[in-house]
Amino acid sequence: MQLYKSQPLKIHNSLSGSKELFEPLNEGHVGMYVCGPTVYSNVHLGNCRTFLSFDMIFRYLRHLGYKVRYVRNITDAGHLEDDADEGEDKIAKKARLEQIEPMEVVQRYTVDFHNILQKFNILPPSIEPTATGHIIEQIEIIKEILENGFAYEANGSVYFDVVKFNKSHAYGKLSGRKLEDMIANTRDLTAQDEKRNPQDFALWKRAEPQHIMRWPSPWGDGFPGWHLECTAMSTKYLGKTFDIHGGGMDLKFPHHECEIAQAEASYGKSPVNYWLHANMLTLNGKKMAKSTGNNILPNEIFTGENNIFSKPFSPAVVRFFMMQAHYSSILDLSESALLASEKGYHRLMEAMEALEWLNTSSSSDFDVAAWRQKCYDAMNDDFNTPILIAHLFEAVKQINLIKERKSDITQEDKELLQASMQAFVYDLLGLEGKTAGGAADSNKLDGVMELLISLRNEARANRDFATSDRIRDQLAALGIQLKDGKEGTSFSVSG
RNA sequence: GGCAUCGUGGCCGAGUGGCUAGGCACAGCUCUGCAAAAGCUUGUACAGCGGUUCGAAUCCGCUCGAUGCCUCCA
Repeated sequence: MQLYKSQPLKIHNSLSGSKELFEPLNEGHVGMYVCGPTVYSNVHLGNCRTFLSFDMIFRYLRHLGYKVRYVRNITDAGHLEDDADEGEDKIAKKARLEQIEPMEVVQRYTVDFHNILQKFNILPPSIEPTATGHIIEQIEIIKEILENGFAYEANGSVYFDVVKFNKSHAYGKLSGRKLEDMIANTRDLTAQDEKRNPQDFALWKRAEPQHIMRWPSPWGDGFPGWHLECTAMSTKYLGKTFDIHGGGMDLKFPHHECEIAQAEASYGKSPVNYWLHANMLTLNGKKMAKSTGNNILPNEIFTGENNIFSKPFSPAVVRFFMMQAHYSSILDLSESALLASEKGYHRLMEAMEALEWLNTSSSSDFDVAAWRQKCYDAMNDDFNTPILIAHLFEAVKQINLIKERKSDITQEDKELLQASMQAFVYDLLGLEGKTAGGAADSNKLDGVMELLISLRNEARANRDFATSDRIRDQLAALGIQLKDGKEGTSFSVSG
């Protein structure tokens, strides 16, 4: 039996504002679309949090036994610097500044994006479509919206008529906005542009003669509006209505609102059953922004080459740190918070290793089955990874007690505990074990360490503490820590 | 200015009407040649004010503060 049949999952739907039982359109299958990055610069850490959150969600859905089609796009055209008429495409701008082809910009930062995500152990999506690869699909949607009367052409550009749409549909239902309020609060009154209303957004933009990124269309050469690609690609690969749409909180308005409007205006159906929004990451209590210097790139954390933290942190530690907060809460990144997570992460990983060597008894002091269900309950409650991790540490405590022979576990329970811990820690949270080095090297290290540990223990038996402490201290200086326990001495390598 | 979210013990961070979150730090103890590691024990916190209630961190109102969006942003 599939796990999802016995583990009812509730998720917070941004559209309704409440937790709902998750029921996919087609039993056993889930279609999920997540807005990917615009590849005009290095992916920054806040982006990573969103993709990390949805990676965890993807992993859990798969774990529950769903066949998941996970689509995450790459925006490589159409994303404008601002909404004004002279707004420049972000990628075209970067290309102009660096005097390279736009596709060189796209390639460079797509590679960077994949690179970083791989370091975080983020699984690749099922399909990763690009905006430029779906120009035809986007043009087709514009035609439909025009035919349905919810868009108008002006000087070779096509705009979505928000005001007209709002007369028969609810524009703003996702973000809780009212069009009247938005019109009343329009700041920029100077807009003497092609748009009938400031709230209208571009479906197709005319390309100026100097614009390099251009495609032919029924309205002349141009390029698609940013919001349109997601509608085109989600429809193509997941259908007109699909299960889950995710993205960062900042995309809720206007981007996701526009997606709903486009879908409803072209084929008359609300496109998404469950909207999920991952919350922002702040740095030292403030929004991350390049302009203020309150910003850090993932690689700068991994290498330690930055002015914000005193030491490097591994991708796994950063991932663990993020999993300790709920995806829908704002999370603040700081040195002390990372240090705390790093210690906790190591404790968890050492328990994972200790678990393999645990002695078993004829009885158990730990109700593994009940514990396991509590872990599932946490995940089933809108992917509550902080609670899951709290439960994992309960298991850590038990493992250490059993290791110390202060508690017992049966072989059967041990196997269940091992399987569960591996599923939660590695498969769901996506944390990696410590087998980073090559197997051959690690075998050699084990041999050397065995020798040093036995030499030290001989010295200790002879009360030659000068020698034994020399071994211990010099190993410590190399980053290898010795741990004396009831079962003898073990070691761990910090990295 | 508008909309939204939030304000939890030294720090991070769950919890949403009555019962222990968890991690890190700190302290005591056990273990140890001494340490480290590991274990055990200890912390009654919920921005402020008022209200509803037998009972509120949890519901309502106000005040203060923070963050996000409203213009490109995950």
